[in-house]
Amino acid sequence: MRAAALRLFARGGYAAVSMRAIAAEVGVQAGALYNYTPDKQTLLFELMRGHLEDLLAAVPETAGGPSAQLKGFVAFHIRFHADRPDAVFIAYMELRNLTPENFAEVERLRRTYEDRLEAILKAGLQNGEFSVTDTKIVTLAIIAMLTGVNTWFRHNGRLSLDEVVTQYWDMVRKAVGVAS
Amino acid sequence: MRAAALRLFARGGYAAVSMRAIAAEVGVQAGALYNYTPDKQTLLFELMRGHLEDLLAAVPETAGGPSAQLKGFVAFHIRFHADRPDAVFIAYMELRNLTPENFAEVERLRRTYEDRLEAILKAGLQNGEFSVTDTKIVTLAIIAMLTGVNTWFRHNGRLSLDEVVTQYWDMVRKAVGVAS
DNA sequence: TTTGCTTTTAAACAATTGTTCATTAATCAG
DNA sequence: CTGATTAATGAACAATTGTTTAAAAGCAAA
Repeated sequence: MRAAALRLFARGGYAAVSMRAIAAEVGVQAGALYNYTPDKQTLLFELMRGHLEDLLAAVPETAGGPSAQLKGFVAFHIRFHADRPDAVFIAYMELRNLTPENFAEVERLRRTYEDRLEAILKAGLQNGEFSVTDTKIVTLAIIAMLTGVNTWFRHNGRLSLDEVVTQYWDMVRKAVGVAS
Repeated sequence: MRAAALRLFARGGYAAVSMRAIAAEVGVQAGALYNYTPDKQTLLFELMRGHLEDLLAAVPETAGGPSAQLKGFVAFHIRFHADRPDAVFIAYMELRNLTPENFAEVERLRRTYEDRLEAILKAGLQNGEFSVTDTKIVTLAIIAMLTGVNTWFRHNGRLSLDEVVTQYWDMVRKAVGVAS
């Protein structure tokens, strides 16, 4: 059910996808879904929370200095997101369909992830390896840039993931002032 | 009506906002809206097309070399988008609610805008002012990064638009290899 | 005020929504 | 096989959806 809902929500949007449509995708009647979720809202919330918890569990605690950590973060982010485009899409496209409490929880998880990147930037700033003026802005700029890959990247496209990672690391590296 | 629809679509999403809700915001009955739009889909499409046409009409043909043009583009993009968050939000959040023909038209307009940036990058590459390996990727990366400002920027926030523009220009400048 | 035109209303329409529930079917332990 | 538990069905529910339409209201020109 989760898989079907994820796919359909990503394709059509939470509000436009009915419980009956999800049930049909599973091959079951609508009523049966309520054995697995109390309601549609919870189904959406758990997809988003699950995705963000997976993300937080997977983000590496790379060893080494800030530059190596940043490089690891860039590669991880691009690869992790490229592997689950539907979940990524939902997790920041359907925020407005969450109840206030559910929204707050999702926001908390997202900020936790952002803090991981900002910690690297702060370390590199203290360290002298990076040259940035505002770690918060650079954090958000990098994440927006990296997540943007999902809007155009296709596994059968012109570029391999390796090449994409290389190019984005090059941009990030230069943006924070690290020589090659 | 457009203004009401824009605001409500941005807040709740196209599918979740009823014609009756838009009518109520205008202070009128639902049927009256059909004197101004043939249907809900066209209303959405015209909001998106209008926004993108405004964007294309406003993007500057800055004089000067590629570096100056790029700086002008960055400043323009951030300011233009910060001024109309609802339209920006809708224009890439509701793409999936467009009919195929309407989607194609919106995509065409968006690509036209992207091409403006890529032309600057190509000129700077030919010129030797920029050092990038793939202008297409850098184009998309820059636009994603700049548009991301809209997710956090508030006019009453910690930073002024001037400061935001300065900081993003600094990142873009370094990413394409231009000395300060 | 009367005429003619445009706009708005209020009701109606068939379809669809999320969710519930009694009944039926499937599964499984002993 | 028996009995008990779990899961799925199919119908029902009140509410809401986009859209249409006949009637009412509003309004400018004569």
